[in-house]
Amino acid sequence: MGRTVGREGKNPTISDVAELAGVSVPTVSRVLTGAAKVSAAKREQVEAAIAELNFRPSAAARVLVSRKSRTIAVIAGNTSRYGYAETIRGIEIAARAEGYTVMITVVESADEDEVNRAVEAVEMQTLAGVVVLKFDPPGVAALNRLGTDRPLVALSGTREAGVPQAVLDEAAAAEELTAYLLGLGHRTVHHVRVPPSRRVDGRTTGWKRALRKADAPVPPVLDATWEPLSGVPIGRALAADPEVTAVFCGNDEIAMGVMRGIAEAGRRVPEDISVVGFDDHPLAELWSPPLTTVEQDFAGLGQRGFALLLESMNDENARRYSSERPRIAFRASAAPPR
Amino acid sequence: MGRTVGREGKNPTISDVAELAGVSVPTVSRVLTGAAKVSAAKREQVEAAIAELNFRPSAAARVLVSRKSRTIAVIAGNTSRYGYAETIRGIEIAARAEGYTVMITVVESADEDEVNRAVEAVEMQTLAGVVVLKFDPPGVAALNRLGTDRPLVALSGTREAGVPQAVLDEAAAAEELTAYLLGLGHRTVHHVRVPPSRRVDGRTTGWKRALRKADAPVPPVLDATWEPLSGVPIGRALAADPEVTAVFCGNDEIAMGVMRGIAEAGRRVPEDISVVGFDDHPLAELWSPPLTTVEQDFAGLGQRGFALLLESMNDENARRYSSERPRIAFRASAAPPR
DNA sequence: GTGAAAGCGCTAACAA
DNA sequence: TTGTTAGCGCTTTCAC
Repeated sequence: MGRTVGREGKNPTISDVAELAGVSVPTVSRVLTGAAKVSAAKREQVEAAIAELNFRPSAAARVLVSRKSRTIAVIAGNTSRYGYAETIRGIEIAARAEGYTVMITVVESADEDEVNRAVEAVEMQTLAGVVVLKFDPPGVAALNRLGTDRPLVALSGTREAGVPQAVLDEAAAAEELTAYLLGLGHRTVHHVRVPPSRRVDGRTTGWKRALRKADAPVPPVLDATWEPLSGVPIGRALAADPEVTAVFCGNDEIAMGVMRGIAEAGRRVPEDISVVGFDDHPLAELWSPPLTTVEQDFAGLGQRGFALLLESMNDENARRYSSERPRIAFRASAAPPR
Repeated sequence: MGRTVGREGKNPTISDVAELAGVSVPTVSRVLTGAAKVSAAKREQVEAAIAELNFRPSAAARVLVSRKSRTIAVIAGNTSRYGYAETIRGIEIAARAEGYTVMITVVESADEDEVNRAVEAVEMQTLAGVVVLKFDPPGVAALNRLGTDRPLVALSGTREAGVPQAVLDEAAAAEELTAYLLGLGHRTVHHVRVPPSRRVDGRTTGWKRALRKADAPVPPVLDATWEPLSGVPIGRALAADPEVTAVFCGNDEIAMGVMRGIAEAGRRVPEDISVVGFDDHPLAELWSPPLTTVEQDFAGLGQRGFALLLESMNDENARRYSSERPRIAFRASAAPPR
């Protein structure tokens, strides 16, 4: 009595279930996948056996024989920085809702060996598809090396041909934000850039476009790193120049660093200098003064990206592009010049 | 001439490689895994064939037959919030360094169906191991439901028996931080808590311990959500009470919200009220005033967690516990009472 | 050092 | 509706 069916100590397999239920292996498979009809009686026997053995089908075996997988890979240069983390969260939420699992592959640099390692790790897997965060040079490099034999979607800020893509129209938002500052009466707007993914960076492009359209002078671009503190010396330098009355920063963290530098130099935001950022970081609203910035729906970007992937898995003529225009969050860090 | 070896349009398999190289399939396998010796001549032929066909072994087939996998699963209640994102980053870095891939499974709530879904998704996979972020109730619930048949490690702030575990000793750090405030001359320290994972929360425990040891009164605990803005009304309420001179917040984001509330109420930090946080958020140093907080090495926690997992995969008598004491970052948001 | 044979756990194709 | 047969792409015996 009570002897366990199946090999002791091992996970039960589908044939253990079949044996216990008194049916054939394919019938168990039919119950599992729901692909074909099974009589109610047998179905119940099978389900009882599954429950009794606490059976879980082996994903590896399924993938091997069916050549189909419920796993997608996300390739990203980073997983924890705000925009990256939120985008991955959006992908995961959309994927989970459709019963897919997410595998993360980080590409630290655009270094050839590193990119190859990441691409090979992905190509070994049998995957339903791949999403690449084309936010930075490693992401761009990985995308270029990736084979196109499986569904593939890129996520980024600038449109490019080739791979299906979901984007946030950063250039349009940056242009709108810069135009807003000019409209406030500023003669021009200075720009602090975060490390760009390529020669063209949507935020910088939009900024420049707004200045050109307004016939405003285009000051030299200042470069920050991803590190918020890198904005501090830039802010001090900017504060020392009386010509500077408005600054557009490539992201909110840098804007916060720049504001700190301006404060250290004894000048005030927004009374002396207006500062705006990009991304609508969770702390932007809490900052003093609350930061005027661009609401980037990264989680939405991730969700749109997965939707695009899903479409291209099921439909030959799937959409190849999804764009969304971010909105500006008007807060207190920008004001007319005195 | 030029006819491709292998089935057209399909990925090449190991037998295509064997055929092209003029060796048997197992020999190719030996070259791939490096498990057994192969003569230099054959090895070269095989490597040439692999390169020519751009062959990648199928991970699914390998896993099926060898019952070994180079993938680990991470179960987490969240992926994008600071502590979570950094911990996952640490796990991924350590895993990647050892050639492992990370699969993410999010458990949104401690709801039974949701926990079961996540656990089943994990148990279907053939995995080298599982890391659970026991930071919140969903994490705790998932850990409890998870079978113990494969290597498993929990990451959290409070020690418990059972599963091997890496922790940050939050209770000790909280006690030290609270004692520091008392040492500054504050009569007592108020506490704003973030949603706890269980009845016992290390941060709250350490705070209470320090107060008891100093015979200081223990004020009622105030509850915030994970949302930084939830700290604002709490800060206003605290500022209205003249008894309040020092506040210990469950994390930095809440501390920032509380400080904003205090400012809105017209009182100053640290002159009127000292505020300290927990985690050393990237923006804590940039805040005005710079926030005194606890440096939590989440990435290090993740790395230690993976190390524990690796040990328990290879060694029966592996360590079952790794603890680290976070350090306090003394900055300007805490000062003696006036 | 190398190859032949077996089979991992499942689904697909077919026949009944 | 159900069972039989075949085989996914690899690694693992086991001879030689």
